[in-house]
Amino acid sequence: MLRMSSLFLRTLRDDPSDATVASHKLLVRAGYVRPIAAGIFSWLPLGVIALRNVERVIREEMDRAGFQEVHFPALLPKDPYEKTNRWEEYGPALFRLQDRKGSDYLLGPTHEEMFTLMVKGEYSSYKDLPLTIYQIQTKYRDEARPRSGIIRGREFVMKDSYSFDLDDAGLETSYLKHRDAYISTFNRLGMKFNIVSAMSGAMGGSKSEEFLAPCSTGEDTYVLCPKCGYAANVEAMITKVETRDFGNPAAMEILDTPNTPTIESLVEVMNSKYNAGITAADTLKNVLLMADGKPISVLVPGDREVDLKRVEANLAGVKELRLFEDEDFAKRPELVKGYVGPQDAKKFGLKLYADPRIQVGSHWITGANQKNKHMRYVTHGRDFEVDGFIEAAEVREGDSCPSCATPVVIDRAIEIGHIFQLGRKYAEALDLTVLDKEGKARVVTMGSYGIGVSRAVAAIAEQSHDEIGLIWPEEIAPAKVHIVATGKDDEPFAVAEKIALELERKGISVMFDDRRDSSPGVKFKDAELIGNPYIIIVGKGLQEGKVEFRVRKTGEKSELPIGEIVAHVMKITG
RNA sequence: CGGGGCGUAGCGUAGUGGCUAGCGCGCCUGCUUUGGGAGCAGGAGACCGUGGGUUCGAAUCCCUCCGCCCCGACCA
Repeated sequence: MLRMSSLFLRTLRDDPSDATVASHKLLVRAGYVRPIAAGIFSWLPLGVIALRNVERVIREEMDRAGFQEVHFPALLPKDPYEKTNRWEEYGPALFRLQDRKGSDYLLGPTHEEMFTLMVKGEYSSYKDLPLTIYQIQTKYRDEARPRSGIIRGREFVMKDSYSFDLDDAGLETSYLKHRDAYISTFNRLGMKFNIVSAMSGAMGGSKSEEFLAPCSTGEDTYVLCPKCGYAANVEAMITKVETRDFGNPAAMEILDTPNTPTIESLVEVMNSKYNAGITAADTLKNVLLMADGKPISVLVPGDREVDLKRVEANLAGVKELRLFEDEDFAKRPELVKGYVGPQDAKKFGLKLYADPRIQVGSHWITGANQKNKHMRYVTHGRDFEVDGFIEAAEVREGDSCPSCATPVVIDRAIEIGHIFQLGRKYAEALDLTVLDKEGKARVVTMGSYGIGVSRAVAAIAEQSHDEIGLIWPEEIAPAKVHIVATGKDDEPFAVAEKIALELERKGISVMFDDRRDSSPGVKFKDAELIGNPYIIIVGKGLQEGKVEFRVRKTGEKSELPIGEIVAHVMKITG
């Protein structure tokens, strides 16, 4: 039983000044966590209980699925990460350190290498597969900018699992098993979530889905189809293009368009000077980018911006992508800023990538590669060819769902889980093979599955709170029932204690506010702030032999005879 | 890393060149109070982020460094 009279807890009346999101404010105010450094927190007793509860649910679901728990060090030698090239690739986000001998170490940001090596060390036969193992571990990433309190920290608790299979079919099965386990996990955690298709990002690999907890303060943007349920991270959203017959456009024609370096000014001149009756969507925007030091041009309709994240996610193998800057233009005088067109790309030795909306046969008004001049009827397939189609344009609310063409909605969310089919990248790099039936060595294929554990605590807080405090789901709350005794006589405290003990005997966790020197107001405020799902108040109702029962989430109140309260709680908590 | 903001007691803050750095919450002591962050009285707690400079005098002005937050770049 958590007794408030001795609980190591101090709630705060004011929000901490440096917190902006609800989870951060409330977790600090209610005494769950305390800040230590940017993106680094200490957990107080209530926080530890909530965190352990999340871990417990995850463990139970992992174990139920037949996965086995292991544990790695957080402090790791450099060598395995050199073999997979991540010592370099991970860049400045990797916490690096040296021991007294000057050997390089790192604080694990993720443990693919260690899992792979562990399996390599123990197993060598196809008969040992499939296998899925997991750990719950503190991870370290030196984020460029930690933010939003617990949501994006530099130290955080993560559950990560890895599956090992002989072939792709096995991987698919392991993947789906994990997917199911995640669905039950997040359901038990009382979270609202969407499963969206995603890019696998820096880890490499192919098929990938994210579990997103919708929430206005989330930092991920995703699209959702209200009709068919299609959901995707904006980076992974597939453009739906209706095929059209563009007829036979006239030959390219060069036009004088003075002072039209922007789409807006171009549309204005085209309409006033040439009476063209066009909109920005009829123009072709040529956005010049530097991809790993090489210039490329990305084509999107003039009414859309290029989404660099989408481009990067869809351009295989590119590590660094940035917009052209003035000095880049200075080095390539043939590329006239504001007047670039695709028709001379071959001559300029420029790679062209087109958004799917730039269909073959479509014709456009675009730059003439001369200052103050544009061209029209510039036709894809006739006047220029592209090196490939990529998802490049920004996604907008109302864009067509790729599977059913319904206008999609856009929402924000916190990423709480990510599952993906890693494939053989790490197994190859670290030479993880098993012998197959024929006695031949085969590289194992892997899946990788993560849940942000500490982040989930914050995400739940984000999704479930009100103006006065936290509202925990039963599985996560520090206690299921919060009992408040009020008054200066001993009686309410004795009655409350009796109820508390009886509930505990029945397996219901209890937080008991047995403080004799606090006023009722303080106790009520604290109970609401701390956010346990049910509150029992033992006080003035005693005269009629009653106690008050409240549901934190709904605010619903009822008076019950003392003798019935335990049964009532048992009924409600199921 | 670029842009912006901010560092005064455990928390929230006032103080922009001049007396002993003020207030609220919290904390301690006593009395009163006990169904919505109680009242009265007394008290403890601050090298005003750090180092340097300007000045008769610096929390206050200038510079350095450190730290924190926000936007962006980046990232589960």
